[in-house]
Amino acid sequence: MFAINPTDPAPIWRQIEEGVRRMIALGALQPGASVPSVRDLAKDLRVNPNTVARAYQRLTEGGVLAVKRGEGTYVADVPVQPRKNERNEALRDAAIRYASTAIAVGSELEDAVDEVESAYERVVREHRRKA
Amino acid sequence: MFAINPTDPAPIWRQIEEGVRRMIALGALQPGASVPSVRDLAKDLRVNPNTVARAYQRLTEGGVLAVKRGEGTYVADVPVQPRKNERNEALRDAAIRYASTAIAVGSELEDAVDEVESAYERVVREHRRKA
DNA sequence: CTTACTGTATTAGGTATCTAGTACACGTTG
DNA sequence: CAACGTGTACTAGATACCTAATACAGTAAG
Repeated sequence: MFAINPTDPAPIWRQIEEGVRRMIALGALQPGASVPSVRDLAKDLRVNPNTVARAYQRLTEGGVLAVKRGEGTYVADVPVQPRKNERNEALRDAAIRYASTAIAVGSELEDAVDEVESAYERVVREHRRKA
Repeated sequence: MFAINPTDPAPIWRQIEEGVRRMIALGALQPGASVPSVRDLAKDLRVNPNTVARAYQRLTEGGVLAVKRGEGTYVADVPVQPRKNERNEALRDAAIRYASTAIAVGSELEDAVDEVESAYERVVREHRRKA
């Protein structure tokens, strides 16, 4: 599926939420496909089931996942993507954080851009491999 | 000086630490220059003095700042920049995080890169303005 | 010396997060 | 029917971080 980064200050449930969104965006999870059960994914990620449940719950509220009670959780038939405004806002926020750390460690813009391109391709490839 | 982002999951002391490193990297803080006192910066950032003290302490241990006890804190005569290895590692880590969120919100690589270039210039300009 | 300002240290409390354990309602499968 | 696997809910504990309030040692300026 994907990995959890313990050194990432972001809450684990948010990392899971973003990970699922990422796999859907890349097509590794198709609409209607079933996602691992709360307990299975928790065991896989070495994480508490409650933490996974929280992520699934948020994704369900957001229309990304659909729950069939007693049966399982599935990718929604029409998974909701963030609106253009929200998307741009989130992206710009992340970009500022990235640029800030790049400058803080003394990197030039070119290096920062190269590193992003490389990382982007790597993440895509990693997900394709497990699709 | 710079701003604290309460929505950023990163601890405040780390944001301060990075902010100081950023200003030094951009030349807004020259070697030997004095940095605001713990209490002043805390008041400016609307933050507890202990939090600023923690950031200053880490920067001092890292050789970025130098303390003259009872007098104040100054930028070290030869501010230490992260080694190439550490720099690349930190940058790559940040790049992965950024690329991951970019993909999660459904952005293409080109958009992600554009946003980084824009953010980089904006951060530089912002610091130059206050130098 | 007295006052005021430095950085530093200590203690306490509040909040958010993660973990752990248990329980319940629902659906499928035997 | 019984057994099992779903998501969900609840309580309790541990940890990390931020805040708050003091106190102390060193330096500079009056």
